[in-house]
Amino acid sequence: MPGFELENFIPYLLNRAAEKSSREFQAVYKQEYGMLRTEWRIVFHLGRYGEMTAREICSRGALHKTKVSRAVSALEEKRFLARKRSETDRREEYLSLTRQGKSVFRKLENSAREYQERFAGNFTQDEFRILTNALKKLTE
Amino acid sequence: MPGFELENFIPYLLNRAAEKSSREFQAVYKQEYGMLRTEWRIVFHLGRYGEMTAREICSRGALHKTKVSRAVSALEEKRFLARKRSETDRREEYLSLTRQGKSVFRKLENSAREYQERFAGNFTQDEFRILTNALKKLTE
DNA sequence: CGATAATAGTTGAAAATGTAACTATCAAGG
DNA sequence: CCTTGATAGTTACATTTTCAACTATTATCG
Repeated sequence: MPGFELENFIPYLLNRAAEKSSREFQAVYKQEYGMLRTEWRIVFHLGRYGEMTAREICSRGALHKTKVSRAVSALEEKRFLARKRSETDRREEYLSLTRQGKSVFRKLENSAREYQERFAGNFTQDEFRILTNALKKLTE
Repeated sequence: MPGFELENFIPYLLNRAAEKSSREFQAVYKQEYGMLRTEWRIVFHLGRYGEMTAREICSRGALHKTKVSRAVSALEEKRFLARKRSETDRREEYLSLTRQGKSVFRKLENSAREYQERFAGNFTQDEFRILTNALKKLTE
C-alpha cells in the first residue's frame, strides 16, 4: 500500500457512508412507525426470511443480543411481532411478524426499493455490483 | 431495479460493514489511548489536515456538533488537543493537536496503514479502487 | 444604527447502547 | 443421574448519544 492516504481509510469511509445512508432511510421507518434502526432491521429479517429466533437475527445481522432483545420487546409492544416458545428447546423462542407487522414490512420494502433505485442511479452497473459484493464480502 | 432483494439493500450492507470494521480498528485507539471513535476521528482530521474549527470537523466527517464538542473536551483533558479562539470571529476556535497528540496520531496512522493493507488483501486492485471511490462518492 | 436572524459551540435531560452479571434451560461426560 | 459447562435471552448499571434549549457572537437588512 504505497500511496496510503488517511482519507482513503476504509473504516472511515464506511462509517461516513453508512451514517449518511442510514440517516436518510431512517426518516421512513422512524416518522411513519416510530421504529428504531434495530427494530427496522429485525422487521427486515423476519419479513424477508420468515420466522426465526433472536439468536439467528443476531448472527445474520451482526447485532448484539441485548440490542435485539430490547428491539424485540419494543416490536411486540407495537404489535408488529409475536413470540412463540420452542417446544424442543424452551430457552429459545420463535419470532415472527404479525399481520400488522407484515403490512409494515411490505411498505418499508417498497420504500427500500425506491431508495435503492435512486441510490444505484449514481453508479454504473459494474460499480454497483462490485460495491455490493465487496460490502458483503466484508462481513462474511 | 428488477432483481432487488432486501439482502442487497445498501444502507444495510454499509452498516454491517462499517460496524464490523470500526469494531476491529477500535481495539487500537481504545486500548492504547482510551479514546472513543469520535475522538479518534477528530485526531485523524487534525493530524491529516492540520488546524481547523469544530464546525469544519463536523462537515468533513459528517459528525454532529454535540458529539464533536464533547470529544474535543475529552481530547483536551487528555492533552492531545489545544484550542485557540479566533481573533476575527470570537464564536469559533481553532483546534490543533499538541505535540503529544501528534505523536499519538503518527502511531495510529501506522496502525491504520497496517489495517488497510490487511483489508485490501481481500480484494483485487480494481475492486478496491472502485469500492473506495464509491464510498467517497456517497458522501459528497 | 438597531432589530432580527443566523451561526459556533456548550449543556442538561432523555434515550439508546454496551458490558457484565443474571435466570433458565439444555448438553456432555463421568 | 449428576455435575460442569454451554447457550438463549433478559436485566441492571454505566457510558454514549441524541435532542432541544441555551449563551455568545456575528451577519443582514430595513
